[in-house]
Amino acid sequence: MLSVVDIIQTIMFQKEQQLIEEKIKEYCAANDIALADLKWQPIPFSGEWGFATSFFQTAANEAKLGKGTKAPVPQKAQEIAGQVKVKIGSVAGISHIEAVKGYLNVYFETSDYARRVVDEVLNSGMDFGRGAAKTETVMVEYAQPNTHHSFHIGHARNTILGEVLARLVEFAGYKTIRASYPGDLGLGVITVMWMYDKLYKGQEPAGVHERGQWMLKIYAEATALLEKKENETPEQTAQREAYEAERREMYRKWDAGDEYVRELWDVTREWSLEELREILHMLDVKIDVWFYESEADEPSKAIIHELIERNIAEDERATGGPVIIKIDEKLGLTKEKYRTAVVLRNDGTSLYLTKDLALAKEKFEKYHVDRSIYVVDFRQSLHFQQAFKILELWGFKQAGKCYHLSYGYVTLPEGAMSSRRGTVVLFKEVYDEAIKRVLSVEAEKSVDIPAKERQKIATQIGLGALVYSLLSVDNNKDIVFDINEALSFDGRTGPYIQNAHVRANSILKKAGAAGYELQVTGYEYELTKQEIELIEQMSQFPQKVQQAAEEYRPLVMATYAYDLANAFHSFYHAVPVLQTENENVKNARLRLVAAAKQTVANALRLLDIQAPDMM
RNA sequence: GCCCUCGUAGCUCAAUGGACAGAGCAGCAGCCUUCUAAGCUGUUGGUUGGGAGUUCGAUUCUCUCCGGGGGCGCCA
Repeated sequence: MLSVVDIIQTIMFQKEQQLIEEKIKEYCAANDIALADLKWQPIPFSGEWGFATSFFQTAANEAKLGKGTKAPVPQKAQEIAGQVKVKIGSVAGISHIEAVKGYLNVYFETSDYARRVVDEVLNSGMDFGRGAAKTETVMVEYAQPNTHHSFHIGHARNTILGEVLARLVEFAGYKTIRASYPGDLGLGVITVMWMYDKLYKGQEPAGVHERGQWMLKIYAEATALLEKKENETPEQTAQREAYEAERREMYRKWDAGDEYVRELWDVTREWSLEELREILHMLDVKIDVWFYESEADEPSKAIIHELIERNIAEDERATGGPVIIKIDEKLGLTKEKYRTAVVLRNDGTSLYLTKDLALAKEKFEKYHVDRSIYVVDFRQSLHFQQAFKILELWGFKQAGKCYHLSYGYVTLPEGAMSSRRGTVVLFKEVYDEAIKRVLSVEAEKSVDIPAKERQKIATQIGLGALVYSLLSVDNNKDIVFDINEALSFDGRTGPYIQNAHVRANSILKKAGAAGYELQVTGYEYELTKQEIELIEQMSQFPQKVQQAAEEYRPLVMATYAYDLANAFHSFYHAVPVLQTENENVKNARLRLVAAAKQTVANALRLLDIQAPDMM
């Protein structure tokens, strides 16, 4: 992984850094100092830019060898830094060098650095920050809701995390494949079909989302009928058991390929998939490959035979048991860690794990995936640990590059969401509410937005708020969903970042109207601290892309986008652009604003948030 | 019993070996005849759950204890 300094050097100060490194080594060799590896880092913001290294390790080495003065390590480090500073003297392109608290700080020529960063952003445009093309193919699997329910806010977290990760990985330079895996099979699915067939056959609300929400109600109703109650009368018990028998019978018929039940399944399944496709469209998500649980079923059974033959799995069906894999035993572990996994039921039907094995095989063999990322909630950690270990035992070398991006649940203040009980917050409800709230703010604040643009911009801002609120928490943490927090437009939010883009655009638009054109120019004047901080933030973008992609952490980009927007808002407030008298300064600042707008736009794009020109 | 995960300001969260632990919200004090105030500036607030260890240096790594959440052979 590249460090901040690597990136800065890649674009800008490679030569200077190498030269200084050589001088440090020379000095230490000449004076018999046990120099530790030189690790460069950025200087914490001080109004100038540069890179730094510390001499603590070197000082500690010296102390262990009993050399030099007996001063404490920090003091010794400072002494060495001071001596090195003197030895290096002056370097072309470097404004000055300081020895501070055991660190050697090397500062760049400010005007030079500013020009290099702004030129780099404007020359690259939409591609500013894009990583060099890499040879590996990465597949990101996300958006795996069950069909026959409706899409709730928890599914939204999953989908947004997956999509943003895919965008990051792609922009970092990997060939990227987006995969969805809807669960269109199982008892939950059958339960809805049973209730629908029994009570609602022939009915169907108009509207894709209404229909999805209607199915969720049917599911909750069915669950209530099938649930054992306290103090049931004998009649009630008999009724419930009769219902249960009907449901089981429908499941059996589905399995046997009964024409009526399959037709029922096709129709209702398509209703859900239509809603899913509609929501993915709203979120600007374009899935490349659709896997369906129902299609993984058959191939998965065949795999188990191979695993049994190769002595990886053990068939206990003769004695009434299932087919199992004793993972810990195969790995020679004495403590239980991966445990024993069941890979085929006694009756020969497949399980969740069975299907995931078949799916992985297809990903590796048909799609030539080198790295495989699964965006699935944290409750399935053991499942994936088992799946990856089995793939390893099976001989897939890609198993080592399978990664479970586990994330916490979205819960409500009153507790967990439950589709069974119908106590969920639907994505569509929040989406509608978001737009409503933005429209009411627009009515008050954005009188100059044309009526026909309002709805579109409200959608962009509303979604921006929601998406950012789901991305700005590290994935391993649960989110207690509070709609007022999720749809806040103040402070550390999506709209705050979008507003930076709008403000930059507003200046450029005015400049254009006044006849100004962007011209290549230098930064020879005395930069304000706000300009320096803004340029500093922009220069970090390429490195943040790589970090977020390599660590599989959308949060890194979410945090960065806020810091960047924050730097722009401070700049906007403190530094005049169009009001500047000096033409050279005005040109330089206009270029800076254009570069900032571009960087904000690129960051927002990676976060799956739209960048409006006005709001 | 075993495994995973979390514990940081009143609240919601950042920071994974380095310079005074940072933001937002809430609170307090200011800033709109000036490129959009969905904004900016200042300020209050911390024994990073407790203890021990490794290290020149620990919110970060190790051990232990306390507290919350999750998981553990035929649900997905």
